[in-house]
Amino acid sequence: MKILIVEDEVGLREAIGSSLEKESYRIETASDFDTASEKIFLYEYDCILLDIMLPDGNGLELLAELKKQGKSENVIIISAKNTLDDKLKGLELGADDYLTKPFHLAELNARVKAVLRRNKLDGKEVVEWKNVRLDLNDRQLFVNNQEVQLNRKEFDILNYFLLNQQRLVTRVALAEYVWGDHMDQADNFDFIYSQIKNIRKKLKESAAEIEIETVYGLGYKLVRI
Amino acid sequence: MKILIVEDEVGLREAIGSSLEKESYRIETASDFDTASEKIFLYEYDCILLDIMLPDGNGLELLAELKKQGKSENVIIISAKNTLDDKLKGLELGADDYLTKPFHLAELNARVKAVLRRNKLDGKEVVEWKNVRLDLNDRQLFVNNQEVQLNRKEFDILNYFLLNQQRLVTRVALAEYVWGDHMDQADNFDFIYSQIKNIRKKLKESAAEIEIETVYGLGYKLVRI
DNA sequence: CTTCTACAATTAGAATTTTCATGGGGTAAA
DNA sequence: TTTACCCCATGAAAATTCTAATTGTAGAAG
Repeated sequence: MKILIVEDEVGLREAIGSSLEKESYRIETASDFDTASEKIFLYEYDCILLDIMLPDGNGLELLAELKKQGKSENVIIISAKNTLDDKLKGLELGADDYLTKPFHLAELNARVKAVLRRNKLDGKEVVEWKNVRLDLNDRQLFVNNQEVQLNRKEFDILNYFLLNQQRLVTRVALAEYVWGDHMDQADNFDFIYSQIKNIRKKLKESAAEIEIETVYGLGYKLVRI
Repeated sequence: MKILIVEDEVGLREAIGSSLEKESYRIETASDFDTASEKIFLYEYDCILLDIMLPDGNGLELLAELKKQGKSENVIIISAKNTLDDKLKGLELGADDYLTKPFHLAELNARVKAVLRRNKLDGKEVVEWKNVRLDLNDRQLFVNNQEVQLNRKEFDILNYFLLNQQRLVTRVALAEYVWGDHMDQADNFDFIYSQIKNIRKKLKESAAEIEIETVYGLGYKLVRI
């Protein structure tokens, strides 16, 4: 579940962010109109928290644009203004919910959860293959419906493999996906070796019907056993 | 799949290039307006990465031209500008996607893949002749739909032969294609002999309907059996 | 036509290099 | 503290190149 927070006030933005991160959503933030519309344009968000009062433009414009693109159902308006006027405009434009400052973070969490539940069928994001299932929401791995403990990197890597099952996965691509692209010198893949080793072990121990095959000189491939 | 990278900044250009090459696309580059429009005019590309800010002309002009020629569907705009204005212009002109610097290479890869998938029937690139099929993506050889294990050099060599089937392939050309051109002393082709031997063996063992014929004093030729 | 000669090409296997796996240890964050 | 993560040393495995002995070829000479 990916959530975008559009809020110019640093303190509030970070407070909301860390609160939602604890619920294990993935958080991105924008502090002004431009970067917000940029991000909205580029990525898919499951929920957008939108502060109406932005320094360089009115949040309602953003909402209008989202509406045009048919992406306005997941928006929760945040505003100091509590005039009925603005509220109505927001809802006319299809915002899902409306929250006035100040508010309790618990309240926000509840609304977010509600929005997500309403729009997706409880926002289940899972990837499955053979007897393994990866739950993207709470970042859990199940083999034969039995949970297998994975740590963060292991999860990310396995996730990437499942996105590219049966296809060649180069170590560079993997590194970029999991570590971000600041692989200073790309000639040291020791950490990948380590992680792969551990994932293989866990897959084997849990009797998963898939395995990570190495393609000598090129990378890896996720195949069924 | 052939991709053109139009980007004036050397570092970025090469980073993108090598990243995409690892995904086994064929890459060409242009660093300025003129060579870019030149190449676009001359060749067909499956995807064009276009930096808006070029030293000798605005990338949007290029895009406009592509639009006129009906070739604008495969363009991904790259830009430092993140103003909505430019973005909209780009999209009006039919660009397929928009990416602002800085970005993760993994992100770019994903977009490219998406564009290719949307426009062509998936990004699978294969070369076939008689009963042999070479999968350029996964670098696999199939004879009669049966996989035959090849190592890197063998694959590259066979690939080159299939690109030049029935035509003479000199050892020098082969060496340049497979080993890069720093063949210090060009009078030692022992490694080629070795590789050719192994490929021949594997082709014969798998009952391929093609074989590598030697042209005495000149090189080789791939012919049907 | 046969033989000779000077290369050209093939081959098996040895030697080397590249690539990968693994366990252990250190460090920093939780 | 524990845990996650990364680094390093070691060795194994695969790929690649090299070596040296053998065989094949074209053309000239007998």
